[in-house]
Amino acid sequence: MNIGEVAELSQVNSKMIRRYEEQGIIPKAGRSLSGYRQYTQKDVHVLRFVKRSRELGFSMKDVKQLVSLWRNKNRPSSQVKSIASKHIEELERKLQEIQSMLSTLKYLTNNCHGDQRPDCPILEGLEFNKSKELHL
Amino acid sequence: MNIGEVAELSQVNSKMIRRYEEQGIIPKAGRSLSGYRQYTQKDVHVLRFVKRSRELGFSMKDVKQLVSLWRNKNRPSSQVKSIASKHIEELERKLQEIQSMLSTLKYLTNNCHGDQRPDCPILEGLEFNKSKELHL
DNA sequence: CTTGAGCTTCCCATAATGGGAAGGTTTAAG
DNA sequence: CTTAAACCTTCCCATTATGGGAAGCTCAAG
Repeated sequence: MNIGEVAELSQVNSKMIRRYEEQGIIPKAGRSLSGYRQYTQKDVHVLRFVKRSRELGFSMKDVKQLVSLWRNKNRPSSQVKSIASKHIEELERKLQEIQSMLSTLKYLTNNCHGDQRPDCPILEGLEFNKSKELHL
Repeated sequence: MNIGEVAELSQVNSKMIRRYEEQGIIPKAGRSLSGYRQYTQKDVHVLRFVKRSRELGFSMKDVKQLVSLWRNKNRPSSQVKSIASKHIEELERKLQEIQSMLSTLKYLTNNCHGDQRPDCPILEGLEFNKSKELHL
């Protein structure tokens, strides 16, 4: 099948399919006589794996390794787990960061009248570095 | 003072100070005879405001508006609050996304032996779209 | 044969940060 | 006075992941 069909089936945009091929995340597709990329159901399978990995927030670098491990039937699961664990740590770091931002922002926003008057705790909070106080 | 000193005082990299000037987030600095940018304590103040805003995750577009409102002593606080509220919504969206990823990833990772054996629930989870089941 | 849909490659844009080059300036030391 | 270090200038490039759009070729149907 052509790239359009595989894009539809895998729910991965054809632009992205080409890019993944460039980056060596998926194998280079065969070509028809006229140069069209040719795919099989197997490629759909791989692309779904890639898509799911991206949905879980793995970087392309990670996805590349994951696909490679997925295909290697002799992989040690420790390697997979290591990648996932690092990713979890990274996500937890981001989570904390966002929670911290939210905590400050909500505090400031709750105290802002939000009317015609110019006085605004949000701007004051941005002006002075009160973040530490806010979190006490 | 020169850009290096103001960078030190504001904790904003000089590369970034120039970029912020380009983007109209901070006013164009005056120049010395030889073309060096010249700053005052006031500029440090603005840059700290920018930095703090970035630390709270506001986009440069938002920061530009916030700086503008900050300088306009007749601003309605409603405009500031509106920007902050939208940002809070966006952060909450991201928070949910990350929490959802983490929930799935932790489940998969907890069930992975992480040893020499090749069988791996993480890879299986990426292969089949089990996310919905996982969240039940 | 023409037309439209689908494919190809190549360039550009996004958002924010920063590295590095090539070259001018200032300052301090010799 | 000269020289070298440290600092400044602008300009280009890289990052991460995704996608828009152009120019041109191909395929299928009328």
